[in-house]
Amino acid sequence: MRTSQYLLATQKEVPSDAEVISHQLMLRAGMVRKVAAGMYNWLPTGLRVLNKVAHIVRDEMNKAGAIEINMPVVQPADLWQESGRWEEYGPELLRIKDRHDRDFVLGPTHEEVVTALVSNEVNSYKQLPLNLYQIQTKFRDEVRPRFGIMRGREFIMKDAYSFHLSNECLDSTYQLMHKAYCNIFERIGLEYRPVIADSGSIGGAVSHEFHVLAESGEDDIAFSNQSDYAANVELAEAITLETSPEATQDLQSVDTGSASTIQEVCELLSIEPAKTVKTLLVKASDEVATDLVALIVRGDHSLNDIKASKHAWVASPLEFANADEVVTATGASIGCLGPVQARVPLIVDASAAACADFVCGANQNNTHYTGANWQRDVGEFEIADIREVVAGDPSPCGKGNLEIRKGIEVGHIFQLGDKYSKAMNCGVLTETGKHEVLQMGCYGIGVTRIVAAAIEQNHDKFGIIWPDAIAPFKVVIIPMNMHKSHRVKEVAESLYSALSDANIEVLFDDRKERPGVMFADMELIGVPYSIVVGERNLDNQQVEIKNRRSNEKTVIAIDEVVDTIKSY
RNA sequence: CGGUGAGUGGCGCAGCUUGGUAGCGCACUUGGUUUGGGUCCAAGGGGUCGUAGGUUCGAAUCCUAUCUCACCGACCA
Repeated sequence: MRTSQYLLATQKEVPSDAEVISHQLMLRAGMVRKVAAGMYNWLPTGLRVLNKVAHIVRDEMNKAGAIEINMPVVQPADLWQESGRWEEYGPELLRIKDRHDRDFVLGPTHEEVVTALVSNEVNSYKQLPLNLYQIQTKFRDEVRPRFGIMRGREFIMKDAYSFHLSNECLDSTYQLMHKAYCNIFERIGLEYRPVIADSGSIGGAVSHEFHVLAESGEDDIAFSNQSDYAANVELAEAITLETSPEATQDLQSVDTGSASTIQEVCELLSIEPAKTVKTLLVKASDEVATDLVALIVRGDHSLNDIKASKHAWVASPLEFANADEVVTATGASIGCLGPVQARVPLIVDASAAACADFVCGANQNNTHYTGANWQRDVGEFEIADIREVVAGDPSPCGKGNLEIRKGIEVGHIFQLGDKYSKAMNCGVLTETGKHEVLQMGCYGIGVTRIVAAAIEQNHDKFGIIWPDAIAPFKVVIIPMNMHKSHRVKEVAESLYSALSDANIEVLFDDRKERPGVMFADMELIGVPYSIVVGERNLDNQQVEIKNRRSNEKTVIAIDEVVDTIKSY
């Protein structure tokens, strides 16, 4: 490709609304342009990268035995009504009507369509297992699209769906997909982690997310410094080793005035937050007689609402009580709540339960207790793991301690079980002639998001540094003042044809630009290797090859260029 | 959905307080100059100021409504 015949579209200035580095660089490098909130044009350079990623994904999926299909972006509402997600999915599901006033949705995912398809086409156990996938546009009407390509409303996803007669069979395909995903991210050249995850609204039991590690990530991942254990902090189990020491203080009530936050109370009493517990009132489930239940965590810990909402006593989704409800239920207002003589059921986090002589609210305004102790001062309570893990916690795997890092979720795999197949009656005849509902797995990869994540992980102050596997071009020829030197032009042209003939993706910067402009542009778009053709080296029949990542420069003979580039 | 801020040539911004029909940088075009790290000079093309309404002799500027966009938040007592 010649730059003179290409749409390079690089720019010096960044639109002011681009916050994250990948968004800024994708705009400056001429990869994408915004059309509307969360929707983008993909320009030639961006599309080249996107296609590279898609190609690797497709290749590994095929290798793992998945079969490619294509399903429509627009889907009829009745499929969604059948699965129950027409009501369940909420406003992220964009609903539209056709000219006959019939309801449709823009597909955010394709469980319904694929399940209906398999239900019609697959009738015998002999056709199983089956793993179907597509690489296709999805639309999710995000509350707040942000970070450019990272969280768009329209994006490209590889989604695969597998169908099985048994859970064992599902599990073996699941493991196969797990491995395929590892292969994909390794081939692309990203630092990633598979982590144990929550299955969220998609449903199902077993689930892993694949995260690209980057500072700008939206998720926190906890992983052991001594083993492979990694989990989304939403899920990471908190291990409490401490046991409750004996009480040494008497229960005493103190006037804490207007101090209501943990921080204020700690300052007033000159104690550490770890010596306090905080009490949060949330809506109760039907399992308990009261309207509210109390969740108690140590003062320096945070509540993990996903863990909490899974507790049988807690209404799901988690909903905090408002100020009035708190006063009605306890007689005290928010800020002075505590477990002592509480009027609602108590769920106490294990590490809070391991405290002795702690400080807590007294369920009376402007008053806290010091020297509180569970066995002596508090009635019945239940112990559970409801807090967020923190760095330094023992790893649940038993080896090492947890570290916490930011990740960008680029893949997610689930064992769905029969959630969709049951709702949509998708089954086959077994060997004994009995109709049986299928077990399903589903496996997603954010193809567009991978592009952004790769940039977050690979850039410097000059621009993008693509991993070779997904670079838009492998090498760029940068001629020095070609219009003034016949020799430079001749060599550049012949290298261009030689590299093209060797099937190497080469960009030839044949613009009549000054060297500085070319260097800056090519570094910005992140081409891994540059060949600088200049008078300087031509007397020796040589050119300079520069490595974008290491910035290393080597001067080599012109007739070695093709082989050298090939070897990279 | 709540809060904050912003909409002026392709991009980045100024002008708005103190109304008098628009300016700068980048990019673009032409000529010259320069040439191994975003040269310099000159001449040009392009916007009616998000939209609608109002006040006024006169509105980018004041008022009202509306749309769009961005950032923060939507959980810690």
